[in-house]
Order: sequence, then structure tokens, then C-alpha cells
Amino acid sequence: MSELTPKAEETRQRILEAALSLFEEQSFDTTTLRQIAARADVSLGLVYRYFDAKESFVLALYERLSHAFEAAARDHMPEERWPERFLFCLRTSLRVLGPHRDTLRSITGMLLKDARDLYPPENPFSQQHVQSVFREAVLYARFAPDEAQATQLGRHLYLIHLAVVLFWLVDRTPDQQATARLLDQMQRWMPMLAIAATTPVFRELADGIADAVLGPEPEI
Amino acid sequence: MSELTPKAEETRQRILEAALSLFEEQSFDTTTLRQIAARADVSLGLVYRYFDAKESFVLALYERLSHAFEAAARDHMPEERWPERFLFCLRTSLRVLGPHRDTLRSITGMLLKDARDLYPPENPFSQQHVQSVFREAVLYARFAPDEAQATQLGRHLYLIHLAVVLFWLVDRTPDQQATARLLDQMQRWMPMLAIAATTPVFRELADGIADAVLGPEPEI
DNA sequence: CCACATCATTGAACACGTTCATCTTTCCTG
DNA sequence: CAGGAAAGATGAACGTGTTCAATGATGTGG
Repeated sequence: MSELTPKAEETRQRILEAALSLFEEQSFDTTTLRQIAARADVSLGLVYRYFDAKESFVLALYERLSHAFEAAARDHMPEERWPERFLFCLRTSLRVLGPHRDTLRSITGMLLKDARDLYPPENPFSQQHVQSVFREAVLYARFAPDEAQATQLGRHLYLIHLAVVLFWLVDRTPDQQATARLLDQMQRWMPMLAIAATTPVFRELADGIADAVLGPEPEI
Repeated sequence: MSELTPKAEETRQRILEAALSLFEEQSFDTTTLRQIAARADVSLGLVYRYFDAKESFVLALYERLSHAFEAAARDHMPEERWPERFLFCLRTSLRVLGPHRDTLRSITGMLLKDARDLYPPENPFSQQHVQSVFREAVLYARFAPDEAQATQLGRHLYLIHLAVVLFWLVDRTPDQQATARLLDQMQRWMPMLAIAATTPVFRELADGIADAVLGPEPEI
């Protein structure tokens, strides 16, 4: 079920590469599975051996981008307090996702609709990898709170990150200037967010939202 | 281009009714255009004379629900200050949309993707009718601000409304309890929002977000 | 009342995403 | 090394949304 033979892995990769390059050249909607199969030098039916639906390619792209984000964020995370580190994560994320904005836009619907129910384990919106970056952005920051609070705050920041990405996807201003402005404004307001993060009533509110969107926090 | 002959209007309505009833019985994704045509006692090709794509049915549903919301909100708007009136609008909106949540969920993607570009005039996300309800909720409230400020604030409240609806669509808790809790929390925090609404820096921030999501405010 | 243009309607056809029975290759086992 | 099972790969076929040339109905001016 899980492991792929080397040959199979190579074929899968060839198909994935064909798909992603076509998405970039044209767009997600206009590229055909038959085109993908042709470019990968493979029959149409074989595509379904490795990707059970067209949407699965987007999942694979998300996974790739998630890893890229994780690496980029971990490598250059500033040695600052968590608000600065959080903003750095936001900018890093948008920089990584940037080149694929059009492709991602095409399938925002999937992700908001019921992607969570369709792909529980490797769900991009609850990617453990990405989420852990935000947790550690808090946990290993200067003057970090204790671990329990850091985990909770990291979860909330991850959620805010999701909201910012969504905003960026929907942003219709040229070059997504509105998102850039939003980030600048957030930078200005981080001190206030930091205060709110220490207020129990705010934390409860944020917990409720996080539970509803991300699902209840896994008990350990 | 615009006006339909009585006979045509009747046929269009029959097709629309067939579609919406099927969406309710099954779901948006599983109902077929051939099913719709059959129930409306019409050939498949004719459907496209009145609805240029399957997604257009959802647009029609949005229009219908928008009018229902407008009527319900206007009829029972409490004679209070704008925060109370705003919360009333929110609850009214969710009550009206409630029965069609599943159908609406199926096409959230469309709306976030590029529905705005596809259906500029009657775009549900910038529905002048719905937006005006929020404007008037502020403008005719007790102790209302002046007209310019009311228009601006109404626009921001409309945007918050959109966010709440989106949250409600995505809410995975049973019976969308998280949304109910969110509304309760919002009620508690309305005084703070009211204060923020008088702060210029907050208003600028909100303007930037509104412009990016809804498009720039039309000059008159 | 007849031509004729406009509107309403049809059904066949197309490309797409997806499925499946079938064939081919690979690799392990006796 | 033979043979068979498992993995890899194929292409035809299905149902879908969508398009379009052709047909039928309707009403209007001469």
C-alpha cells in the first residue's frame, strides 16, 4: 500500500513533473490528463495508478511547497522574539508559494470545500510540518513562553497564516499590493497581538476558532 | 439580450426549480444536467440557453437567497444601536442560508476562485442589495454616525459578514456550534469593535482589506 | 394568409475525468 | 531455469459538462 518500487517511484515522479510543468505553462484547469500522460510518455490509464484524481496533483504540489517552506523558514529564522519570527514566517511562506499562485488559486475551492475530509492524513491545511514551524517559531524565540503556551500560540499563528494565505490568494490588487500592505500593518500591530496573546479570554476565543477550522487539537 | 419572453421566462423558471430541488434532494455535485433537463421536461441543450454553465445555477440560488435575506433583515431590524443591528443581520443571514449549507459548501471554491471575474455584474460577493442592508443597519441605527462614516462602516461590516459566512461554511463542528459560539463571542466584543470603528488607524486598515477583497469602492 | 425573421427547442457530437478488463514486464521461488 | 504471482502499463469505454448545426414554433409585416 505505502512503499513504491524504485521503478514505480521514477514513473510517478515523471508524471508529477509533467503535470506541474504543464500547470505552470498553461494552468490547472486547461491542462488535460491526456496532456500529462503524453508529456510523461505514459498511457492515460497509468496516471491513475499513481494519482487517484486530478486534484491529487495539487496535493502533491502542496506537499512539495510545504517542505520548501519548512526548509526556508528553519534556515533563516531570525533570533528574535516570536512576533518578529512570526512575520518572517509569513513573508517566507508567501515567497515560496508566490510562483504557483495561479495554480493554487485554481483549487482554493477544493481545499476549503471538503479537502479535509477527502485527504485526512496528508491534508495540506493541517500539515504537521508547516504547523510545527510556527510552534517552534514561538518555542525557541527569545523570551519564549512555556511549552504549553507556545504550542497553543503556535497553533493560533498557524491559523492566522492560513488566513493571510487565503487573503493573498483572493487579493485582486496588482502584484497583491494589498497583502503587502496588510503585512506591514500587521508588523505595526504585533505588539498589540502579543498583549492579546497573554489574555486568557482572547486565547479561548482563538482556541474555539482553531478547533472549528483545524479540528480539535490532537490529545497526546 | 436582457428581457425574456413570458414563455421563455416560464421555461427558465421551470429549469431553475428542477435544478434547485435536485440539489436539495441529492447534492450539487451528484446532480446531472441531464437530470435537471429531464425533471424540467426539456432537452439537454435547452438548459444552456438559460444557464451558460452548471455553476450559474448557484449564482441564481445566491440571488434568491440574497433577496430572502434582504427582506428578512429589513422586516425585523431592531431599533437599536448598530452593533445590535449588525449581529441581528449576521444571525438572519445564517438562518436564511442554513437550509442550503451543503449546496453552498459545494461551490465555495467557485466564489473564492474567480467568480468575481466571471460574473462581474450580479456577483454575489459584491451584491449591492446585501451590502446595502449593512449600510442601512448602521445609517438608520440609534446614534448613527454621519452618512460617509456609515457607508464606510457598513462596507466593513459586510466584509465581516462574508468572513463569518465563510467560517460557517468551513465549520466542521456538529451543528456548526463553533459558529454559534463565535457569534456569542462577537456579541461580547461588540463594544470593543465599536471603539475600534471610531479609530482612524483601524478604519484605514479595514479599508485596505475591503478594497482588496471587494474591489475599490465605487466613486459616485 | 402567406412568407419570413426571430425565438424556442432538439439531439448528436466533442473533450474531458475516470474506470476497468486486459496485456506485459519483472521478479521471486522451487 | 521454468513457471507463476505480483507489479506495471495499456487503451477502450462510460458518464459528465459543454457546443452547435439543424429543426420546429411563433408572431409580424405585406
